[in-house]
Amino acid sequence: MKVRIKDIADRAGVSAGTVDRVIHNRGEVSEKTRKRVIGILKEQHYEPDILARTLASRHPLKVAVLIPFHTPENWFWKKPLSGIYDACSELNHFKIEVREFLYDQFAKGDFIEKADEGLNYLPDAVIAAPVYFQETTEFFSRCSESGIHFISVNSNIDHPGQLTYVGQDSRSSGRVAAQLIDFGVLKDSRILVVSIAMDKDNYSHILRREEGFREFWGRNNKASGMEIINLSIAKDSYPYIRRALTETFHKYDSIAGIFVTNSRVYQVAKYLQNTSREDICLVGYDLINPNIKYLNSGTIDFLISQKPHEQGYKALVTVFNKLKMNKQPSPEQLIPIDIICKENLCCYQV
Amino acid sequence: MKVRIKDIADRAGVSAGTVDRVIHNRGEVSEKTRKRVIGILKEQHYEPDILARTLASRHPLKVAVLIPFHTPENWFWKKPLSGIYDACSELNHFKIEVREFLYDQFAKGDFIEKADEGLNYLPDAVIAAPVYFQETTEFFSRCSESGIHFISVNSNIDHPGQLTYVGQDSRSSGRVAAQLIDFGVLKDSRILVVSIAMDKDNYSHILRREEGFREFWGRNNKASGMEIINLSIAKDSYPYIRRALTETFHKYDSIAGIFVTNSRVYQVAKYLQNTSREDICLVGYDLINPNIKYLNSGTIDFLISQKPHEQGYKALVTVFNKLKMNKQPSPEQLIPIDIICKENLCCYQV
DNA sequence: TGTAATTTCGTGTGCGCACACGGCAAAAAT
DNA sequence: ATTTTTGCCGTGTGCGCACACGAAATTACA
Repeated sequence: MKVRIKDIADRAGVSAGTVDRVIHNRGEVSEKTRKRVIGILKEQHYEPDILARTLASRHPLKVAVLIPFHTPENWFWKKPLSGIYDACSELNHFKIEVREFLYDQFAKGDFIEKADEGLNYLPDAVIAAPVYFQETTEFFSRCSESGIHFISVNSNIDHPGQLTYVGQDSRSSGRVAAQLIDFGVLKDSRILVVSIAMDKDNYSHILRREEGFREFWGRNNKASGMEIINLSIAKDSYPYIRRALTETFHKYDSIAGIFVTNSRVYQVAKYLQNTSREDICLVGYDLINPNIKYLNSGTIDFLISQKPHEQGYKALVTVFNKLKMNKQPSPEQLIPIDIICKENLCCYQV
Repeated sequence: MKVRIKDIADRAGVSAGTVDRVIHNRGEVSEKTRKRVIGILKEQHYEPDILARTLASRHPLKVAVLIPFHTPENWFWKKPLSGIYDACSELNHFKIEVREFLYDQFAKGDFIEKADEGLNYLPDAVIAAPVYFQETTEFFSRCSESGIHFISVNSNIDHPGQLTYVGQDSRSSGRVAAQLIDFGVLKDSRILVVSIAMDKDNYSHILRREEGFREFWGRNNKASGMEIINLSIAKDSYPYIRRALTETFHKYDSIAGIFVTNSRVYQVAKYLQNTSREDICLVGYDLINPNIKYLNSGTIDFLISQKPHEQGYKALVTVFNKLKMNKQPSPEQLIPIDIICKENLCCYQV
């Protein structure tokens, strides 16, 4: 049934050690027998036994994690990390070693420094969040040269040789938001798109969310008559936001729906609650506590989750599958766009 | 770092064989040394190495699957099965043996017969879908006596000693449907709840979905003024359904939303399309092809997925975690209630 | 032709565990 | 007092693989 190294060796008329050397490209095998062994390996569909392999192997699988660190103010990158660790403890038995190289997402120099440290660690694979496009590209190139596998999470750089990308299709998520609002408002309504203090690591996401949001009516319903108004708010402080919203409501009456392109939707919810405008459809991103509060109170109608935890989890599992199981992942692993409302919230809270 | 049997043996002043006998309750150990070894095992937090264990063990982990078989007309039970096999091939290396015992969900006698066969197989664990309450209860009791672990999927019997239940919270899913329709219609609207040809294995689900649906307004919004009308259609044939719907629309004008409590929502969609009533909010269950068609055409607004594939998948993973990894699962594993619309459909299709 | 250097290969050990077998004592039977 | 039984325990082997070591075969060189 199962083909072992010994079986291959017998058929090739050599010893197990020779087959082993062929499998690991460790040299010290004549070209002639190498060809022969390789032929038999393929012919017999040899698959190494992972259990025996990791049991016998002394070296762990080293994975470097190169993402921004999180702070009390910027919680975002906490979840991918815990997702990685959760996956790690599930795969614990397989000798996986995770090492963090967390950088300041607002300091390019720090990224470069931490990237260097990551390479010096001599990992087998790198999980990286590409905040700095140019620098990450260079970093991935260096990985490629050193034979280090690399995968990008959250936003895609699509470097050649990249193992996979794990993240959300932001454009689709924008379309989902549009469909939700379209469903909730009457025809010929005014809809507001609010972008608040776009943070560095989500900048391209936000643009694509907006694109998707517009695309929904552009494609499906040119004559829908929806009027879409843009509002960009530079600072994430409530007084600032309140002023901007007040101005906008003054300028445009009868706004029926609001789409907030990032997690700051709770600020808008606060404003709507304070001004008794809870009937306005409100859709935004991310299951963070202030958002959940307004989801439960009914001010926020829907939240779209980026599932950061799952992103980290899937990233590590992918590394494991590739390097231990020799399973090639699909080039893109798009996280499902979950629609969260008050009534299904409970099943998504971990 | 890692504690091995040998380490325990050294500390206890015995040989590895003795420790092994203690671990596996294989007897032939004096009570005195048994106590001592057990003490050291706990003190040192001994955790067996799964890799070495399965490598050395000759016996596979035997899992019996006792669910209804699927037919071209009744596709439902196909997906849990493939979910189980997907999990199995992922855990392939750990010597897991899955054996199907598929019964006719409309023949109680067949269930009893297949249940017997399942027990004769002498499995380590059973994954069962409890269609017949009384008979499944007896079956689970027999499992309990024989030391066979058992878990129920899709609908919960909550037998004492049950490893876990994997399935959806039907009541919550009804509330989700209610919230969606509430979001899409105006205040003081008429809403129709349609139940079509309730099949045996989903009967209790359907009742609880209805309960949840009503509960939404009962709790949140007593003065909402929504009028909810019930329509039960006994036969799943389009002419029959058409007649019933025509009568209802004749009796009640201005119906704004329809909730179909099972996967037959496509039949209602067909009717709405034929009678140019696509503007009515339509929500139903399950990602089957006819439903997907109407979701894409816009007649169905939302589908709620039972995620049958994931149910099977999780069930087998749970068995594995318990029996191989010795990890106790939570007593209930509720599948998230995913809201599927046209724009996020693609990420959920596997 | 003989010796050294190099290539090529086989053997052995260990990873941590399961399990069979056999040994050695004390207890029981004769 | 001797066999026989029984309880209790240690040892050894194998699971499939990685890797070190050393042996044999080949080549290079004097």
